[in-house]
Amino acid sequence: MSLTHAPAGAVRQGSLRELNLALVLGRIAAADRPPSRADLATATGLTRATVSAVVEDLLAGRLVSESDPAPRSGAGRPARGLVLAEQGPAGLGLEVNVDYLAVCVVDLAGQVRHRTVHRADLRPVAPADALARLVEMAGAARDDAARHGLTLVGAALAVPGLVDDAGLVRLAPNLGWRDVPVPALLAEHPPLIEQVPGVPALTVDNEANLAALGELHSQPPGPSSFLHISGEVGIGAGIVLGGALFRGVRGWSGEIGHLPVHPEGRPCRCGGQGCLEQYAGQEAIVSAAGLARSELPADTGTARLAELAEAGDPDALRALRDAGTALGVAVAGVVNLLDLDTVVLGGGYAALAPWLCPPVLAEIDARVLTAAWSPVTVRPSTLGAEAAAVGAAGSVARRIIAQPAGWLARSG
Amino acid sequence: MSLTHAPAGAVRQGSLRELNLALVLGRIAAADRPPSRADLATATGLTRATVSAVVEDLLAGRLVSESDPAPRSGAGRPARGLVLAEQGPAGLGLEVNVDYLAVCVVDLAGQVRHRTVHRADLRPVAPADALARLVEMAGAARDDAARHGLTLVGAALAVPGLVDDAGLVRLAPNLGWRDVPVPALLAEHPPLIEQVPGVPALTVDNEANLAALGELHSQPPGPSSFLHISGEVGIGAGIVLGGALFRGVRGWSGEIGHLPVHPEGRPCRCGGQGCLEQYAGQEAIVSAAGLARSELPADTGTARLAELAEAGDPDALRALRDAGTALGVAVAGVVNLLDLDTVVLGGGYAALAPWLCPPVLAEIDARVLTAAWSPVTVRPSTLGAEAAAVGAAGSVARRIIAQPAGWLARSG
DNA sequence: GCTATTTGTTCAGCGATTGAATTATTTGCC
DNA sequence: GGCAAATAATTCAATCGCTGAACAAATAGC
Repeated sequence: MSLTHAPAGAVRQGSLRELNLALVLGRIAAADRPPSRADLATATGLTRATVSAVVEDLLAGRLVSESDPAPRSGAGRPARGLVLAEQGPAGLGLEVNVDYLAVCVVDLAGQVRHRTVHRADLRPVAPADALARLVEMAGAARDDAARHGLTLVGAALAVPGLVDDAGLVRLAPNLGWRDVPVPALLAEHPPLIEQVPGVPALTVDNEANLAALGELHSQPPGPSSFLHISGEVGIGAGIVLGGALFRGVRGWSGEIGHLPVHPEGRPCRCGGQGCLEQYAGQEAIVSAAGLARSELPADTGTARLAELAEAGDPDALRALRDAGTALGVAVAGVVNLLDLDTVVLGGGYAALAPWLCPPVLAEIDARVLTAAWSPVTVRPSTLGAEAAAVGAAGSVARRIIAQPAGWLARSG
Repeated sequence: MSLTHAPAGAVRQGSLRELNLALVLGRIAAADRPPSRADLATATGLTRATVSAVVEDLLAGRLVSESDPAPRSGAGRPARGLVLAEQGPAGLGLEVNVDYLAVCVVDLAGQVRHRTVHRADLRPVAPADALARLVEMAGAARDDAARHGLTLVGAALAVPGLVDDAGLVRLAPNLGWRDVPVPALLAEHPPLIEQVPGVPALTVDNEANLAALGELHSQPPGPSSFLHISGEVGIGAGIVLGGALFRGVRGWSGEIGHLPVHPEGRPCRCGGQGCLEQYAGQEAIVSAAGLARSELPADTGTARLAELAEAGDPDALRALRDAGTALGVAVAGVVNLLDLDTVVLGGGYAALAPWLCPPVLAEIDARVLTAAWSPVTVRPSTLGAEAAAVGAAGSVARRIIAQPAGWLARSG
């Protein structure tokens, strides 16, 4: 029912090739087995002649390579399969979180080719110092990537907070950051990436958004819509609509943690009352389970909770059930509003999913008008920790696939 | 921050012209004064030669016409202004609601060229009979449109209920409809519209969605995002994201009436508890204001309420304040989630906006994390009643502007 | 009446797609 | 083993639509 969206600007003669390059490359990326030129022709509707010309460009630019002939049946000249190049452009993913720094490199195919995590409590560290450590890790990642024939063409940084269009971190409460000009701070270090037209050198984005992108890319491509909830100290959500991340007017969507679930309930640090975070945030669950918050390091709350629940501890089970119910109330509202068919529990929630899913589903069944006609799936995230870093790197790689012309112009 | 979306399919030689036709026509539609060919060239980035060729096609197809030379200053050959044709394709909008049938015709420029409303209680009327009456009204509208040189190229029907992709009305509770196959029922009547490639003869959609589209088209074009809330017996919302209506995975988005605002509160007919509808629906407000529901005809509830509030009736004022607070809690959640900057109160809420807006804004200010940085506007709808019918007709007209190639192919 | 200025059109050139013909390579059958 | 059928990929003249520059049209100002 959606109108076809035309490219924003003028469609010039050369745009034609640009668009078809993206179309063919996207098909190769989306295919579950290496397609032949003939497969691509039938899939895209282009003629075989055009596909051949386009593929030639892609091969020359080292974005795809020919694979061994796939096993076939029947007569005829065997096809040559096309796969995304293992060597070529790659994305750099960076993540600053409360208790770790993460760096990773993802190639065109979405494979994580490098990953480094540095565990440390970042709250007492000044933003500039934290970023300096990250740059150091990124330098090693760049060298490692180069050894594998990968060229970093862009970086994306995940931050647990609100980021504006210019990359300014307005507020990252749990990190203690406020108005941190990340691009300016990173510009002081020598550049690690090779600039490519059409690919921003650095984007800064909310951790929940990028984790949702990671989840999106870990699935078979398509216009899927889901809600990815990152349950950390705060609760953030990434909203994927029709295969694209929805960022909101100013890029501040997904603040699901402050959905009111008990409007006259506990006061929240946001100034409101009865926000979801007060009932399903990590601290709320931990304290409801009777665990003294102070005796636990920053990140072990969920691990300990999962242990206790596994062992059948009644307090932990009750705390998780109550949190799941609160979460379910919020999620039911979101599903009623956006008509999503899938909810993914990520971040700290992933490990707690066995206990959170049932009450969440119960609330959805009770409250969602359309649940009777079409069920809603609630499942844990497939990515582990540092999902945001992987999503960040993947978003850069995806950009090359969506706009290969820039890279091809570079490698001339 | 959003990736450029390429057209879904293959980009063939002819697509180039199709896309540029849409680009130029869209610019003409979006301009606030008749642009010249030269204006269009600079605005779109195309050369003047190309724009001339494209405009020639549009003129030949009677989608635009040349207007009197606009008053200009300075030297040079005077420009010839281009405006959307007053004669040519138009959209037919249909609406079945609880207490009226409405039909209207909207031209390319978005002007309502014909409007008929037939007030009657539709609840006891069989769906087939209601649609038959609507077709009769539409026939008169078609004849009237033809007298003005307008050709109906598509119809859209607004229904207060859930509609699936095939146009089947799954459930329209307040109308008493269930599983009504609207396209099949309408197919029994002689066709009123002239089929045009790329424009569906009939689409059926939720009333709240189409009202939101009407609101969108009544504004200067652009990537606006807002929430349009239709407060009738039920409460529905149309969600416009980036200038496009968001329909959800199955087209059932916008069920804001069943957002939980008091999770352990009053039971709702949806099976849930404490839904917004139980606190801010028309029946809830009317009964909270002490008005016996039975003594009022279906549609006069809000009018009577506005009268009483205007006169300072304390019960009515209290009822509206409480409803506004409940509405504000739900809206605050939505704004936190989607980062919208505008909320439009439509339907029955439009008349009550003076009393609803303050408490809604108060809840937003208290609960929305980012409200401090960028304010959220809450305003009544600019369209009157039957906004859904106007939005329905406008959605057809917009389709011609977004995809003019189909119409041009027809008129050969 | 002349010049500067802006609008709109004409036209050769060119890039990209197309469709048919051609070449390449394998399977299956006699 | 040889040949026909089948499928894959390339080659090439034709065509479509955009580009850029030159040119014609129409007006204001001096």
